Amino acid sequence: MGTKETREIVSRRARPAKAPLSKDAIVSAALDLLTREGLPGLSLRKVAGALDTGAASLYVYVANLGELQALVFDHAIADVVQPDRQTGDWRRRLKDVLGVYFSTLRARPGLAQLAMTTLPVGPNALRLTELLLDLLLEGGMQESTAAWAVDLLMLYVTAFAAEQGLRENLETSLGRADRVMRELSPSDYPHIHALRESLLSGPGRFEWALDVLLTGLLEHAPPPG
Amino acid sequence: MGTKETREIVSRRARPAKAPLSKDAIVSAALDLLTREGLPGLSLRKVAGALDTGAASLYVYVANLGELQALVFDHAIADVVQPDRQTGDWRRRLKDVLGVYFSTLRARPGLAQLAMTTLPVGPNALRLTELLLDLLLEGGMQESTAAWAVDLLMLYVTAFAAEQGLRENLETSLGRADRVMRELSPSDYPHIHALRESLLSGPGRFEWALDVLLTGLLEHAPPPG
DNA sequence: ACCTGAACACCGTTCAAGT
DNA sequence: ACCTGAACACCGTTCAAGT
Repeated sequence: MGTKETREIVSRRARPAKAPLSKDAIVSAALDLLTREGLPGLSLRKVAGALDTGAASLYVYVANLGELQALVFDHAIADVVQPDRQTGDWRRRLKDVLGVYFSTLRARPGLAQLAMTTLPVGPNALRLTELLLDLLLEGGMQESTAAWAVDLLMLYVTAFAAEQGLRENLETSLGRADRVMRELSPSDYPHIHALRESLLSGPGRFEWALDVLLTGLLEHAPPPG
Repeated sequence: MGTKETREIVSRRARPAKAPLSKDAIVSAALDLLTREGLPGLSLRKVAGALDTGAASLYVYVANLGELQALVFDHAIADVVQPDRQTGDWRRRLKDVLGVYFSTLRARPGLAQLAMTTLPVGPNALRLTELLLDLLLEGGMQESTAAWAVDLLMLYVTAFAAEQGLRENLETSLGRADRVMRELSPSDYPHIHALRESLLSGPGRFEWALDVLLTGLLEHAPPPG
């Protein structure tokens, strides 16, 4: 206590010089946490912690957790729409874009889940919607059909990504779906028992489903009204 | 205070005589809470409270919150499969069953959300899968196609129900999606602006999507392998 | 205007202690 | 075997107080 060392000034910067708080810094830190820890990482307290402050401080820039989630989601899908690459016909390009969207949702744990709890009305989600509409209209689809088609396509991609993420999670901790189906009584559930291989098989499913959807959309008459 | 009433024995049963704890009682209480309060109501502490006990007591019957959620979900969809009603051709019956499934998911707030965070491998979910497989095979679909088709159909119904529920929630508190789309810059998002009516319109969408899916499934060749 | 610590009202889960 | 209260480690959100 009485030594000279006591008077030494201790730098307050243990780390890179604390960046000033801002909406961008908050969203970046949050996306970082989501990437590393999944949905449980996306909490106001943890984001605040990563920014060396308290949770209360975030409320200056963000109304609540829901708004932060929406911002993080839209930020995470920023790279899906790339205006350059235009190879192949509209159908090929449509499937490519949806494929990139799918990969993006799967690239970070919990992101697909986030997509299912957030209305996709951020600028990047809207750019994606706009691009998809453009491709469908280029394909000759009627306007009212195209509108519903975009919703159907995006809903499928999102839900499929979320389901895959869920399966991954639960099957890491246990051996759920496979095990359940293998142990099923063949007399109670004959079809499931007979088709369990197909029901569980993964690869090719996404492409196949997109083809089913596109075939149905092109073949089927537009809705009345 | 000094009167005879003080000595009166007060019944400990303010309510119907506390039912003994059991898995069934827990799931019933939980479903009740979900019905009245939505997902926020489905907590171990609230379920325990409804049963006049502490949260720790539930762990004798249920491994964790996730298992309770799975049990509640399967219990909630118990009435979807009714073996009696068999009117119309397979396609009509298929659409009816999926319609009942959809209504069931929408009947309780948060139930569709629950469906998206729970692998549907309970007995009632399996019965539904089995019935759908049966109808598709009756329709002449190839076995491997039928397996993937059931997943696609159920995934769509679940995701659509979840999206509707979400929209309902967020639009009660704010005026989100409509407002956002009306205020959009027509030059940045010309298609969305032009089609905003169709993008938002609700009724008929579910039937239309099912027809699109079925058309695509019947028209499209089964996957390789 | 921005930041903060403390408080409030919640969570799921574990555990030692009771019956 | 079943139940319990208390504790632990978390949440989102609010608010009075500081700068």
